[in-house]
Amino acid sequence: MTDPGFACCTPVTGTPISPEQADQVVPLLKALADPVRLRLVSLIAAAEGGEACVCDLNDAFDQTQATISHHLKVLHSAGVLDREKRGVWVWYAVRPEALTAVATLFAPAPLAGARA
Amino acid sequence: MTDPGFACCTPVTGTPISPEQADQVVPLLKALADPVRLRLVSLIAAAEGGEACVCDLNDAFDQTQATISHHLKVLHSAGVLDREKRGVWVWYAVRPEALTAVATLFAPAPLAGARA
DNA sequence: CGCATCCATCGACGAGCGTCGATGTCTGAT
DNA sequence: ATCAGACATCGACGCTCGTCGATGGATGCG
Repeated sequence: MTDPGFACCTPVTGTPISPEQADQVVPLLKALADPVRLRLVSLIAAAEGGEACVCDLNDAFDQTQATISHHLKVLHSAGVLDREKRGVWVWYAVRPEALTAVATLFAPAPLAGARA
Repeated sequence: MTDPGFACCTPVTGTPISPEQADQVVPLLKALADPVRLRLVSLIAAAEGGEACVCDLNDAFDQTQATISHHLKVLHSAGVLDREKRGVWVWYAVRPEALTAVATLFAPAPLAGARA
């Protein structure tokens, strides 16, 4: 997984999406549809250089280290986060394409006219 | 519910969102993070006038009428869909603000500079 | 070597979700 | 009044998900 190719650039408005397209994007939405994971993404995206160490992330939540690790795994599997090991520490970084894909999905329709 | 006021216009990038903000937006994301519901939204948004009759929607899915009705209720409760009864039929319409809120959430950061 | 730290994985539990068949509630026509 | 159709609601089922404690590598230090 962690495939960079999302069901990119097909606004949900304008043209009805196919069941296949839906099944392709939904995992990405499911990954983001959790308060802890959404905060994780936000924390990492807003951090220096768009990346953060797990050691720092753990302190920002009340949940167990195991739970945070689980959520990071979910986000990584969905292609939202990149994972890089540096010595003892692990750093996660946000994939902008993932967030952009969602933003594009729900962006206002292209106003029609460019579509054949 | 069906409150029009979403946790609007606060990109997840740039500044880390608060737990309260997360809890506020997550229901909206959860509502959209289902293949059937996503297709429902897309079908309605892409229909004539941005609205569609339940009778037509039922035919577009393999699921039971009860299931479709349930999903429509979820979307309505999340503030994604508006509901209007016309005689025997019920019409649902998409609330553009709901989709825009999500699009804004995951839009690229304001490029920094406007932030204090 | 032994040991401490960081992180992932495992197994288990309870809660929530998607789905269904059956039933209820309206509306409009006969 | 009776009936048929359009949606909503109810109760139940299985499955997934979020969470935890405990355990298992991996890395670096003394």
